[in-house]
Amino acid sequence: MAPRSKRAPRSGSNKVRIEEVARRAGVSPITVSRALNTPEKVNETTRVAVLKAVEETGYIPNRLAGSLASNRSKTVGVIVPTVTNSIFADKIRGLGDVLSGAGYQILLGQSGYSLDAEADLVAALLAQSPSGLVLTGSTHAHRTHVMLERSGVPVVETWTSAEFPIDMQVGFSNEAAAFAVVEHLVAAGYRDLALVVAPVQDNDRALGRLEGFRKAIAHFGLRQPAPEREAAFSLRNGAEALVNILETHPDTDAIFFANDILAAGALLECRRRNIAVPGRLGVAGFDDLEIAAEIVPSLTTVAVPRYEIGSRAAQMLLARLDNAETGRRVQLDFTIMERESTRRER
Amino acid sequence: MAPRSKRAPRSGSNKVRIEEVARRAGVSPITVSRALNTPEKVNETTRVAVLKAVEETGYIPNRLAGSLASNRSKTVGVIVPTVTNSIFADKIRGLGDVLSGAGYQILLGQSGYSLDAEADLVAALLAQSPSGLVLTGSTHAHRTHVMLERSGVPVVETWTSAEFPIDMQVGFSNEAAAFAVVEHLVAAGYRDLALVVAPVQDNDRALGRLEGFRKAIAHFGLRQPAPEREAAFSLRNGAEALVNILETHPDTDAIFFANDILAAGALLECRRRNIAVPGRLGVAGFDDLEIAAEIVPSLTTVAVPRYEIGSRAAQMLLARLDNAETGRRVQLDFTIMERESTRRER
DNA sequence: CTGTTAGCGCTTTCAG
DNA sequence: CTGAAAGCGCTAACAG
Repeated sequence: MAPRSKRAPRSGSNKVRIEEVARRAGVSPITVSRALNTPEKVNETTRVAVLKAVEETGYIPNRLAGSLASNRSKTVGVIVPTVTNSIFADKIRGLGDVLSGAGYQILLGQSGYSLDAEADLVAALLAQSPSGLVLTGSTHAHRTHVMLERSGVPVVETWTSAEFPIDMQVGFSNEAAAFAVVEHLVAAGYRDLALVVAPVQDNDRALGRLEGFRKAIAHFGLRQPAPEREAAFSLRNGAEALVNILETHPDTDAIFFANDILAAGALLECRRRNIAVPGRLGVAGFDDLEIAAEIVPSLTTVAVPRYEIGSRAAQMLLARLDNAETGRRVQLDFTIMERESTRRER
Repeated sequence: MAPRSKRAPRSGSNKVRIEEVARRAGVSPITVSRALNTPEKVNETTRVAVLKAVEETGYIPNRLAGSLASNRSKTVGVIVPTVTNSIFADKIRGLGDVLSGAGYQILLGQSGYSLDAEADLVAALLAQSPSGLVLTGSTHAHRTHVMLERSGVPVVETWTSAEFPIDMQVGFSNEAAAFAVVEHLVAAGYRDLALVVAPVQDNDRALGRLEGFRKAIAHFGLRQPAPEREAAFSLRNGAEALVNILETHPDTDAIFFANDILAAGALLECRRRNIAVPGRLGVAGFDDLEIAAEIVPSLTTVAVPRYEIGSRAAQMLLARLDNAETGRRVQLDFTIMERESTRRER
């Protein structure tokens, strides 16, 4: 009796394997592999025959097997706090556009602004042997650093300009941007400022903006301590923060919201309460979302390269995987967008 | 001379393999595997020893290898037109919350509203042997259908209520929702309606809304043909569509925008032009994004279960993978949110 | 340019 | 409850 495989055959797996394509094309499996992955290394006649067989059979290569064998996976892990925030959505679009052009897939993780959740995601993503990892921010749990170090996987941290990135970095200086906003408010004639920023706990982007704000307040000799509020990103929270600040600090003449959604919510509340912007109150935002240009009055804000952060991060990763020379820190520019909400008649 | 492996050793791969953990725990590799994947099948003493060894070594299982061997991958492919549209972002959040709780990762693809791009993504995702696929809409390229059929992978189509889903479906009736909006506008006293909808080409959600609108126009005997415009989702496009409609059809007394962002853009334009809403013009939106409740005047719209579409899709997939009984079509409810933008004094 | 052989790291099956 | 052997589908290395 012929020795039978110990392993039962897969239940009617109708999937085409490389061997079948090879048989059909009259070549060996490895030639099919080469025709698909490194076509320039295969004779044209052979290649055409293989592609024909692929077409006829509807063969879709099993990347799991290919990645395991080659130790290269064509996936990139991306961790964002949440896709619901459009600044991260734009980054993902930038990543996706560049990566899918190069045949890579995105493995997406949402950390919910929790470093612990981020660490779990890093472990889960590393388990898939990604070609690279794109993280948000430069603040991570200790075990995240350990795992990343150990894995040797290329890492890009985004949105920050921390001095010592784990590996690569694409971002801008949140601190400098916030400083510039205050500088603009001062130039527009505002003196009694307030700040509304995302919760800074474990959020270096928010923390950078807070610090830039504080430094500018000190630098320009403005009212101290300036009222500061933390609020998660929503229109409602912006409206509520505005009301709260005006109640506790009625002499406030301008508020810097470290996010356009918060600022827009405040502008809508100003309309409901007939608070004159920019006359009674100046309002500035952050991000330059579309609403900043469209809302009435239009919103002064900081334009940041959301999409580009994603596309550049992807490019750096691809360059690294290609063993090309890459810088480690890409510092992008921001631009103050002066609009009606701080255009005070003096 | 001892036979040497033909394959060169991996360049300093510092990754821990299951074998090392096994040695450390004094068991065989398969026992480590079981302790991790099916702990209930392992003696507690053994399990503790294994977990200790895992901890000490920092072992992260190679899922590529595991998936290849077990033919189960713990990833789910998700294809959306774009993450930039917050309705899809909410769906992804719903998917992510449920899937990551069950140990699954999301492989994300963005089709850019192109069926051809979608088909390419389906091929790329299938190559990763996902446990399931979550698609947007029920309109797909022919080859997409062929590939899905062939693969046997569970599929959930979302956002639609097409009669014959490929496999499973979670959505609502875009047509009925649009009909209900018109019904509301009629009840509020509006008669000369217009529609602004996303480009309907290859977009069954937009097409459904268009059809619901047309049916309602006919049903209620309103002005025909009602002006219809296509506009991609943005505030600016909403403002421009408004202006265009009022120029060509000045007698229009209400506009239904099949998306809140378009509607909000129009409301902002109305403010700039001093067009009284709801007096001179009624405005209705679709989706019930946060801005609908916050904008002035607040926006009448349709609340749709964005997050739930994602979470339910994930649950259906998990149930199927668990061989549990599942329905094939989940039809969720929508709710008309009556707000100021259509509250006409009569 | 093409084929042979071995093996990626894990889990399946079957035996104890 | 635990282990031995085999093999998932593909590609690296080497030989021709």
